[in-house]
Amino acid sequence: MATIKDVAKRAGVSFKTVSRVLNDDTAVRHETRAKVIEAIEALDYRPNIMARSLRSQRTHTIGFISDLIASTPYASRIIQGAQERAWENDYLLLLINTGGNQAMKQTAVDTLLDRQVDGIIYATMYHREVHPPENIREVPTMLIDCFMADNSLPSVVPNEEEGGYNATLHLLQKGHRRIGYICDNSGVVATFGRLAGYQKALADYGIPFDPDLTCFLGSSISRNGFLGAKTLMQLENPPTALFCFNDRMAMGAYDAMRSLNLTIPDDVAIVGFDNQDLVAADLNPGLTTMALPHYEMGSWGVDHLISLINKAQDNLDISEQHVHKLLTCSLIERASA
Amino acid sequence: MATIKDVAKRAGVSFKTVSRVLNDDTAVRHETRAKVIEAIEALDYRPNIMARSLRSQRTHTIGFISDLIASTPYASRIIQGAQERAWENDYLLLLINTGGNQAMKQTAVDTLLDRQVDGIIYATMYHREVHPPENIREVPTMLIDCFMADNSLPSVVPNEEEGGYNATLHLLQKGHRRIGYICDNSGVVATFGRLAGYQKALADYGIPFDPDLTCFLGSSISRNGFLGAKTLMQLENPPTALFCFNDRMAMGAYDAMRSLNLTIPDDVAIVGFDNQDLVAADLNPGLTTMALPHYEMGSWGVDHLISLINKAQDNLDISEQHVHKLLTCSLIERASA
DNA sequence: ATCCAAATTGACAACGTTGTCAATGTGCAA
DNA sequence: TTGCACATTGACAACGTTGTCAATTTGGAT
Repeated sequence: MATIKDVAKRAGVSFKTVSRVLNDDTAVRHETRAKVIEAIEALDYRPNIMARSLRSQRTHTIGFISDLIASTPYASRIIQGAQERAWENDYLLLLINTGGNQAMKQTAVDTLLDRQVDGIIYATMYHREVHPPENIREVPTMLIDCFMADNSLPSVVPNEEEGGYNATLHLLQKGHRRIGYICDNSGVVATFGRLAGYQKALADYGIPFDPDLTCFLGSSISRNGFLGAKTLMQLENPPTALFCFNDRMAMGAYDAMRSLNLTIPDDVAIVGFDNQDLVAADLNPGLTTMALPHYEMGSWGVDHLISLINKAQDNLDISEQHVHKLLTCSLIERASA
Repeated sequence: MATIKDVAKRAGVSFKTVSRVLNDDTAVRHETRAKVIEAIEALDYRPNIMARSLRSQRTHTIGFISDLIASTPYASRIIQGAQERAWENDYLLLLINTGGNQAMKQTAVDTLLDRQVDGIIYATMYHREVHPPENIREVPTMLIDCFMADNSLPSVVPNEEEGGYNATLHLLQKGHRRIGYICDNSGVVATFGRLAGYQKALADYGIPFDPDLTCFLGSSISRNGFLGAKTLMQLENPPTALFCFNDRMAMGAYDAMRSLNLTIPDDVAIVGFDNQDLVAADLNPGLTTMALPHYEMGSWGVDHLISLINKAQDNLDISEQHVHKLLTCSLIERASA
């Protein structure tokens, strides 16, 4: 592999001049620059990033810590969004998956600090509160799809309440007035946020909240969606529409409707949440659902992180940046509502 | 951040001695080592990886190039498998997603070479032939879930034929003798491999291959599964079991059975392919399906890559290692067969 | 031709580590 | 006590780049 000195020798200049050309320093005569560029191309020279960052103290690398990369498939879009935005800014992602193990999180942060990353993304695969290792603060850090209770690290998460609001609003606008909400009771942030949005939308339409129309069941698997939907539809005065906590539960609700011989969307409208690629579109009829802004959280998070890195580089204080950004979920309209 | 010289000063030794301690060099007196270790801990010293690899020419980093990380969700398990095995061997993954763009692939390889990665993983999100940029050969490289026609780069892929064979075998063992095969005709490797396995299993049971029982339709979406299943079940002598190219098509087949008032698995058994997390388990009844060895390809690939890296380091010839490893798909038994 | 400021270029240190080799210390045999 | 082999330690170069600052060249005004 050719080095900067090889290029210098071939171009007949000092290696510092080559360095100037490489760094777009204007203080190089036009013809000198041409000679250098010729030599660079002739030797297929590429700067050694190790050596460069040893001196400049910037690695142009962002550490990406995730808990369970493969557990909720669509969430890999966070990584995609992060990687693409990083790439646009000449950064690369160094990936560590902790599998949710606490000791592993600490080691992950240590390892990334060892590698002199310029910043760290700490992402979870569903929206929740986290307690990252303290020394993560040694470099600019951004939480994605998670947050600290005291907001002492900047974070970006989906706007669950707005999502629940818009999902319900969609049903209200279609004329529905008795709308059920089927969710898990695992106590995750999303459950309550979406519930609050649901209640707010009803209130805005002057509809009193009827506790009988919401049901909380265990975890958000299709079986519980099935049970919940069945329960609600067998009420004396059943709802005409169902808002399901997520697409899996909606999938169960589809089964329930079939077992009750009810047609979607004619007898009952259904709205899900997550826009889980290979579920929502492939159900029959296609499921109308709210898409979580995974890709957007990834790219927004990296954008913000890079601005923090640049500020830190200029010795500006970044400790006061208690950003907690909420990103909008978008309605994907299909045939179920 | 403390450097090796700070540690040396505090321990009252030369920085070279500290270097020895860090590298487990035995040529250090016991008590000297103790002093050094005390100093390292007192200063919370961590070696600077940049400086280290500048000298040693090894970065302990593996570049991971993927085409469409988020398009087929379950495939993020390749990344997970790769990352975990890399981690166990003190390697980290530098991630680049090309989005299937050809120019981007070239830039990705260039960028990784610039970063002095010790090796490269080139992964695709479905099993197919690839033509990676030629200069990828400058470092040890491993293809995952893809291959070169001339096998001039080592690769690891799923054993599609064996998978098709075992899926069919499962149905045969359940007593089925008329088994349909529903697949896409997009011409991907998997289509033909699974078909070959299907035919081989039939042949092993002495059942002649009946072309009427296979149908090829467009892409592998649920709609086509629906159409295919309906067509096959309306034959004069319909099959008693269906082998579906993937879980999405199986999902469509479920719909077809419902529309024909047929019960799964009593009237017809169904086996899918992919074990797509949030589909297969959540269907009703649960879908029996073949799981692709994504995680295993990731970890096997990294394992093999690291052995190549070590050989290259010792200047052993690795160009002759035309490995093309086939990994077994495993049957996930649920209720549909 | 001469001078001066600005433009251009180069010499050398520095980044934090490892590699090489020489210098010093140690313990045991003579 | 001396000598020698071996263990231990240190001085210094090297890795390939950027940063600092001084040296040299250039071009225009005199």
